Amino acid sequence: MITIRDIANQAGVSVSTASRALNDNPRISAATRRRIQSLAARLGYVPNYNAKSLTRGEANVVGVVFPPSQSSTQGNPFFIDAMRGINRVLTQRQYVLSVAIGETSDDVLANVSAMVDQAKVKRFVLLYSHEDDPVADYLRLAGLRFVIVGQPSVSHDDDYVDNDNVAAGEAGATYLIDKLHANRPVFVSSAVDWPYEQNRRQGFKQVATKRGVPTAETQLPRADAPIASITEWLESHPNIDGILATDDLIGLSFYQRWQHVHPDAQVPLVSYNRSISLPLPNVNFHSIDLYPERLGAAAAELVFRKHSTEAGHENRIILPFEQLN
Amino acid sequence: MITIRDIANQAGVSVSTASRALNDNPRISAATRRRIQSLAARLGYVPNYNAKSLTRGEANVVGVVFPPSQSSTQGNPFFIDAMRGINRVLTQRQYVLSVAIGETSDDVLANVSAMVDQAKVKRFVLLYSHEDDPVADYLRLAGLRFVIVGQPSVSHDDDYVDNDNVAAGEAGATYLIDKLHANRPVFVSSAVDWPYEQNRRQGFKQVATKRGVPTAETQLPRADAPIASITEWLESHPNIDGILATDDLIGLSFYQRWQHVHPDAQVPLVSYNRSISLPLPNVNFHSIDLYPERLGAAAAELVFRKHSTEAGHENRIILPFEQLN
DNA sequence: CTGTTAGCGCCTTCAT
DNA sequence: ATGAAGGCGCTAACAG
Repeated sequence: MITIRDIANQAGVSVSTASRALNDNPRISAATRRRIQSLAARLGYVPNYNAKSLTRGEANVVGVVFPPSQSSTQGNPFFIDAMRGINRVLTQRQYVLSVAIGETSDDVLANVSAMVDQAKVKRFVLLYSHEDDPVADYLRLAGLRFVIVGQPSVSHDDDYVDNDNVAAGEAGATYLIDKLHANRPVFVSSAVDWPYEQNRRQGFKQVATKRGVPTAETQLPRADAPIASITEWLESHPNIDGILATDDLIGLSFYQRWQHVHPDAQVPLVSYNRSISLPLPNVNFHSIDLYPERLGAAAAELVFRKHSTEAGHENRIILPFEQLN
Repeated sequence: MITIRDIANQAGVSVSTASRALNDNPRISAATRRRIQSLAARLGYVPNYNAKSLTRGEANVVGVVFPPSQSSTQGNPFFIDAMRGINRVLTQRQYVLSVAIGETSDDVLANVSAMVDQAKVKRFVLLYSHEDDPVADYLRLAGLRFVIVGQPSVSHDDDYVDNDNVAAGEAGATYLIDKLHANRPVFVSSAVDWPYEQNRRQGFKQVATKRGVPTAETQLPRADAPIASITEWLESHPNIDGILATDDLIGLSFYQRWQHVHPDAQVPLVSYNRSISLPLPNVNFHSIDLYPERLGAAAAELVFRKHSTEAGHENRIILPFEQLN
C-alpha cells in the first residue's frame, strides 16, 4: 500500500507539501501541485479515509436516513432511485453513503447518533419528514448538516429538495381532463393523506375548477381494512370517468375496484412514481415520473453547502417532474 | 469528547489495559475488566471508529451491494427490508452499513473498490448475483469476505443465504390447487426468467404433476413490449382457473389481463413478496412472504464468520418462507 | 496480569 | 513556497 510518504519521497518534497499539493492547497505552487498530483496518480495512490477522518475529525460519509417502519414503505422504488442519485454525487466527492434504517423512530435515532458519536458523520440526508421527528430534532440540536428529500416540516427552516406537488397535481389533472377527456375525474389518495397528497389534491382541484369540471375525491383504506367501502363509494358515483391517484399502486388498486364495478367499461388512470415496470392492459394508464434520482442528487449536492437562513432561500430546491404531452 | 486516555487515567491504569479491558481481552482480569467497562459506561465513553479502523486496518463497515440498474429494480421492497435486517445485526456489532449502488456494473465495481481501497471495508453483502458478475469476481480475487443474498452463481462456492425456491413453488402450487381449487393453473414469470423463477416453476410443476393437474406457463413481456400476446395466450387457454406468479406485480398485471378477457369471472391469484400493501378487490389474492428481513439478518451474521470450503456447508443458509394454511 | 512504546496515515500549526 | 514536528485516538507488539 502506497502512502503519502512514498509520494513525498519520490517527489523529493516533504510530507506536508505532498499533503497540501494533493488537497489543492493554494500555498503550494501550481507547478509542484500538478507534478505531485500526477505522480500520485501514476503510483496509484489512494488516501486512507480512516487516517483522513481521524485528523479531520469528520468522516467522509453522508448518512442517509430511511423512514422508520416495520415493513417496506410504500413508494419504494423512490428510495432506491434516490439513493442512486445521492451516491452518484458522493462518489465524485470521495464520500461514502451509509444508511440509517430501523423499525422504530428510536431505532433510527440510535443508529444516527451512533454514526455521529462513533463514526463522526456530520452530514445527513433524510428521505422523509414529519412534524416532531426525533431524528430531525436531534440533528438540528446537534448543529449537524442535513437536507430533507420531500415535504419539509413547516415549523422549521430546514433545507430540502422536493417537487412542486401542487404543480404535479395540476399537471396530472390537466392531462386527465384535457387529453384523456375525463369530465368527472376522481382524486384518490392513501388513508394517511400525506402532505404531498394534499398538495396534489389542491392542484387537481384548481384545474378542475378552472375547467368547470366537478371534482370527486376519496381515500383508499389500508390493506387490512374492509374494502367494501370503495365499492359503495363507486356505486354512489357511477359517472366517474377518470382517475388521478397519488401513487401507481394506489391507482392500480382503485382501478381494479372500478373495473369490478364496471366490468365492460374503461377508464383512464393517471398516477405518480413510475413504480410499475410491467405492461398494464389499460392503455390509458399514465404514470408521472418524479425523478427521484435527481432529487437525491440535488440533496447530496446541497448537503455540502452550508445551511443558510437568509431570505434568498437558496437552499430550498424545487425540481421539475416529468412533462406529459 | 472523552477518550480512552480519560478512562485509563480515572481508572488508574494504562491506556493499553483500558483498551484491552474494553475489548474484553482475556488477558485482563475479569475484575478490572468489569470495573473499567462500567466506568466507561458511566462516563459515556464512545470509541472513535476512525481511530479504531486506522489501527486495525479494517473499517467497521459492511458494504451492501445493489444490483446495477438504471431505474428501480423490480421486487423493490425486498431490498429495503433486507437492508433493515442487515442493519439490525450490524448495529449490535457496532458496525455501520454502507451501500454501493450505481447504474452500470462498472459504476458499482468502482464504488466497491473505492470502499475497499480507501475505506478499508472488508466485508460485503451482495443483494443479487449472476454468473460472471465483475463485483463478485473482484471480491473473490481480493480475498474479501462476502455473502450473497439469493441464488448464488453455480460455478463458485460462495456463501449465501436464500429461500428454497423449489419448495416455495411447491407451496404456492399446493395452496392454489388444494385450497383454492384450481384445476388448470398457469405459472407466470418475468421475461428475464431469473433462476429463482425457474426454481419456483419447477416446484409448481412437481406438485401439479403429482396432483394429475395439467400445467400451463407463460412469461410477461416487458413494459415496453406489445402486450397483445398475453391476450392471445389467454384466448387460446380459456380454461385457466388459477394463477401462480413469481412476483405480486407480475401477478397483478397478468390478473388484469385475465380480467379483461374474462370480465365476469374470478380467478385466484398466488404470488410472492408481499409488495402490495393495498386492498385488492380479488379476495382470492395471496402473497407469500419470503421474509427478506430475515434473509438480510442471516447474511449479516454470516459475513462475520469466515468462509469455509468444507463439505459441511455451514455457510449456505436456507431460510423458510411464509407458511400458508 | 499490566505497563511502555511505537506507530497506523494524515493534517496542520509553527517555523523558515 | 516549503519543511519539521506534533498529534488525532487507538491497538499491538514487547517487556516485565
